Amino acid sequence: MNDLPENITVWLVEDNEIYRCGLSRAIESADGMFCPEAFADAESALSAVDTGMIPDVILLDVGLPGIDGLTALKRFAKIAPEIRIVLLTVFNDTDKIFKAVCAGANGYLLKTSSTDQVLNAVRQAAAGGAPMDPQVADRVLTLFNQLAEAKSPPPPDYGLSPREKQILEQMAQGLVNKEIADVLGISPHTVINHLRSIYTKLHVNTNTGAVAKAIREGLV
Amino acid sequence: MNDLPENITVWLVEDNEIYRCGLSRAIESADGMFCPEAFADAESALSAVDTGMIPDVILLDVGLPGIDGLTALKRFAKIAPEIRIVLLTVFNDTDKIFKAVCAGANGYLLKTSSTDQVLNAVRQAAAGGAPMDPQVADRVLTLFNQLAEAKSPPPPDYGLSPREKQILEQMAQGLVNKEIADVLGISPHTVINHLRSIYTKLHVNTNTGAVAKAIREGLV
DNA sequence: ATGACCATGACAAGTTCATGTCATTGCGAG
DNA sequence: CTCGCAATGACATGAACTTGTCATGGTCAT
Repeated sequence: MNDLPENITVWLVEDNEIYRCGLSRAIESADGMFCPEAFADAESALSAVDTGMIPDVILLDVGLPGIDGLTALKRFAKIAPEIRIVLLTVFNDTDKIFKAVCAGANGYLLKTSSTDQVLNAVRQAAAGGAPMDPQVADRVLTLFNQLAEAKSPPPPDYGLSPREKQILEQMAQGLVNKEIADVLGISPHTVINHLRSIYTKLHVNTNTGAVAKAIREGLV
Repeated sequence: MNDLPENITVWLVEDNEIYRCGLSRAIESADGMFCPEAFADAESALSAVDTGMIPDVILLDVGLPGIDGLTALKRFAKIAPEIRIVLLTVFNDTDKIFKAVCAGANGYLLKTSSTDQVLNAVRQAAAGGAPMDPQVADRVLTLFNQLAEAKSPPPPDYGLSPREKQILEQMAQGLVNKEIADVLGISPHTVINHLRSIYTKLHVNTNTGAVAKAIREGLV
């Protein structure tokens, strides 16, 4: 990560001419960065990258005509993953943020940001950081939590006894009743009896059904 | 979210006296916020919250003696989830960041931040945003990607034919062979024959084993 | 067009499972 | 102390599953 980034090459991809020109000028007049290209659509920016030109940072509008920003983001990331891509948007929509982050965005600014904020963001992005509007960051953190929790949802309680859970576990390993009996040191008959209770409690009536439910709901 | 937050109550929890006093003074002299409490350890801050005092924002050091910052964070979140908690740390460690975000941090600053940055972070946190150091944000985004991808790992290819996958799917729904035959409009014998191939390809020899493997590995 | 592969169908023998019914032991709550 | 419940064990019957072996028709590539 460059501590003192200088001559950062910045591209703009933004359909609004006024915003594009204003931002371009701001970048040009800022120290340590310049803006040799400013595209009005993703297609031209993508072809420019295809010809081998690679900027350090791309400020990418999400709401573009033609290829939209998120799609463009994925393509950029595929062609030249070393480019730092900061999204610019007026939206503050959780779903869009989620998709953007999944697509590999390196930053997320709102268009309401001040010029200084944008310039700082460019510097941070070029230095390997991910500039994020605090509003957006809050959403990302919330999503992160949900995602982390979704990985281990508290298993529903069917009132299975400990013994029944053991049986279920073994069955989910692919063992047949007799093997389960051996592993647990009990009679096959008893295994069957426990299975009855399990089937009743899980509202299924086949071994496959029980295993499917057990695994899908995280009981084992 | 308050657009113009004023009189933001900020608590400090930080063991280093010099840093604590300096930060406290900076907050006090800033507009729109004050710092009525500055604790040297998490225990006293937690007991203060227990008595019903609730700040808007807590600046929480991660490396505390006694109860460490992350543990304290979880307790604060449990007692008074409306408190915005911004972590302060010298470390920039991916694992720590992951744990912090999972614990519900509302922001993450490095101690190398300037006074202005900290004060801004406080304002942003109070306004519902999540101030994050760009270095940290970059880690979080990377983690986010890994997490999102981990949720849908490409299922291993056992060379199952489309028909075999259908059979497997139905079986994982808990259907018995005859029902599967009816659903797919084929003979039970054919179902059995497909199951043979499935068992062979999946290296199992029971229906439960096949279902378990199918579900666990995301084949269905 | 010949072989490889998939999907289909079948029969038989042996194994395993589901279900109904019953009984014993031990433990904790009322 | 008695009742309920979990855990254990059993028998019998019918249903479902596994495995071995065989066969037909279609598609696709060499």
